[in-house]
Amino acid sequence: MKRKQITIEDVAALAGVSRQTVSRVLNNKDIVAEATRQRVLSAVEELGYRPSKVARAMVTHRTETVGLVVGDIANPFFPEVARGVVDMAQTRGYNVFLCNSDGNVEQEARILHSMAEHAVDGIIIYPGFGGGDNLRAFAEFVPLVAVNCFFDYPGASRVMVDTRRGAKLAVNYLIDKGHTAIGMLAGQAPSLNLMRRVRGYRDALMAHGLPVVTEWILPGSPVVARGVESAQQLLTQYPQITAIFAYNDLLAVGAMRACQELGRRVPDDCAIVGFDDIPLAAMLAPPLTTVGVDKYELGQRAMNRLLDMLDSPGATFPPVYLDVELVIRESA
Amino acid sequence: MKRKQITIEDVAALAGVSRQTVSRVLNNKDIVAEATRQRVLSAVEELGYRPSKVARAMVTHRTETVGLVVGDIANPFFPEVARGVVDMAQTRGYNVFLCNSDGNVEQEARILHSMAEHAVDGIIIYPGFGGGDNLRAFAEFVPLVAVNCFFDYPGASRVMVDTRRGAKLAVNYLIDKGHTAIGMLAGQAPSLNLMRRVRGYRDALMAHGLPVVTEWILPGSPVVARGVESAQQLLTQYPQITAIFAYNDLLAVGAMRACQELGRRVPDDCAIVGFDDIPLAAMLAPPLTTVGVDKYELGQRAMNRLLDMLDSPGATFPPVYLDVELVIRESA
DNA sequence: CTGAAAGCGCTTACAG
DNA sequence: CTGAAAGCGCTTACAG
Repeated sequence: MKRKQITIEDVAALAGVSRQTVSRVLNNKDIVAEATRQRVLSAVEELGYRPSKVARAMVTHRTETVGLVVGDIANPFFPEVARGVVDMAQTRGYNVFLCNSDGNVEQEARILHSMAEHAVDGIIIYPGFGGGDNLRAFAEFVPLVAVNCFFDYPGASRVMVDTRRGAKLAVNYLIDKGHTAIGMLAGQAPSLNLMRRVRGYRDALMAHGLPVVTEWILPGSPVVARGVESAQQLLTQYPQITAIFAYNDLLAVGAMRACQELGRRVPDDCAIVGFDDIPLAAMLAPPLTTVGVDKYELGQRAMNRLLDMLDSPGATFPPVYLDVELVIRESA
Repeated sequence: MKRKQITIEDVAALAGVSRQTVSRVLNNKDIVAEATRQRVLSAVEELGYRPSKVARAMVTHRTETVGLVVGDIANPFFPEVARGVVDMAQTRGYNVFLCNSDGNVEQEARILHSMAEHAVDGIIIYPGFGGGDNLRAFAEFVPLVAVNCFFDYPGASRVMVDTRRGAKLAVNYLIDKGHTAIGMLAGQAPSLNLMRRVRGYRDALMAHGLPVVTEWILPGSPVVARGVESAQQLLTQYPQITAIFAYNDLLAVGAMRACQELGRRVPDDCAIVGFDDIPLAAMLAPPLTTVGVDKYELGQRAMNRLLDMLDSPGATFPPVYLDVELVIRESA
């Protein structure tokens, strides 16, 4: 099935030169006489020769390969990020391995080991909560960019989304609309992502002299079903609540459904604001007001930073900060 | 930055054996004396040794790497497929490169060449329309699984979704509900996917003695905006139409929005059926009736087939057929 | 400007 | 049961 691989040796033979001359013209390394250059090039052409990246990697220790570790590519937040990473990687000839950690630290460690075995040149990772040991261990010997990671590790670089500000934006907006009893579906605990959004929520409340009612903050895994559940609980136990801020759009979808089941109209009886602006958000009825993050750009910036690290080994880079914006639609 | 790699030689030295003995115990190749086995193992442990897959690949010609070429990972159809592929790959220690062809044959060719340079062991591809030359050329020397590819190429294997039957199911359902004027948003032309769904649509119509009105079949790229446009056109030009069958859920979303703008209630004034059952479908208002494909399973089956091909080089395998089902919700 | 030598980190026969 | 030799397909110094 697999036909014989054609090697640099074949090209050299056909062009009547040594193999390092072929290597030279292919890598534009040293100066080569134009005539032999042409001979080599046409031999390459004639044979359809493609140098083996694995053989090259043996000696250069560069595989032109990077790893992307997301929580779950099926989570609608990640595909656009992945697309940004892959597109940017492609502009420089890199290929990217896709891995899902499910936010699980052990699986994350397995994945990182696997990436190391494959000798990736670098890794972009959405670290799971508690994955500090993983990052520390790997940042030491492979360039790493961590997205939304609060801590700094030597050798690693960070891309940060200002989620705290995003949360504050969202809750400020609700308060401006006249809401004073605002519940929150807070997402999976424990996690830094949760903490930062809760902080933004409290920031906004406190800035307006509103009390922070701990019972109105419900943690829970960030999936639709859980959003339905939590919102129902919130709205029945505390009927005074007129607005809900959700950790992400999936929970917001759940909240919308809960309102529907409870006969509460959105936004009139209960306003809802989500987070992430996943593609689905604009298609809901009513369309979801949410905090937007440019996920494609996030992916691009992360890969770009990784490329910078590869170009300047040993250098340290300041974190990349990505802004957020409130996308006002109809749910609040 | 990069600390010195530890090699099989280091392990051999520490264990006091030759490097091929280390290789033997790591690969369970030949029989090794239990005592030396233990010595090697603890040396491996102590050093934290991980064999380099690229060095191994040099000699075995196996990288334990596969390529996945989708149209666009940001298209909500693909993430679950990718997850299925990656999960299945992981069970056998394979890593997967993610690539997006955008359905463009030239980009597809570039990607395939890049995969070949990286010496992937196999490729799973959603071929673009007209990509026959690509498949033919590559199937010859790298195991290939083509999803929803109508043609057969020597060396390639296929995974098929019965979209024609899916379309027929959908339209039959609409007819059973009493609709006789059913429009179709047909998707991007030219493409096999379009043709097969149109065939299913016609199958159903003709089976019920209903005329096929060519003007009611509107092609167009399968995105929401285009769905809005086409549905508006269809419903204003042919007011007798009471139901729309869409090529995919994104077009169906567009149709729903068009109905809303036109003041047509769904499903009462216009019934809508989509295709794919992307996660979003269940979250719409009203929830979308659609033809369901198990995307995760599709990914798993494709990767499984590729694994089979890798295990039995030279063997040929019959196509894998995936069933579809009508998921009845509220839009029709 | 170009080639001979050495080596990247492994595994595969081949001896013993 | 274990080691010495050769080689996978390239690139990197080093000569000339």
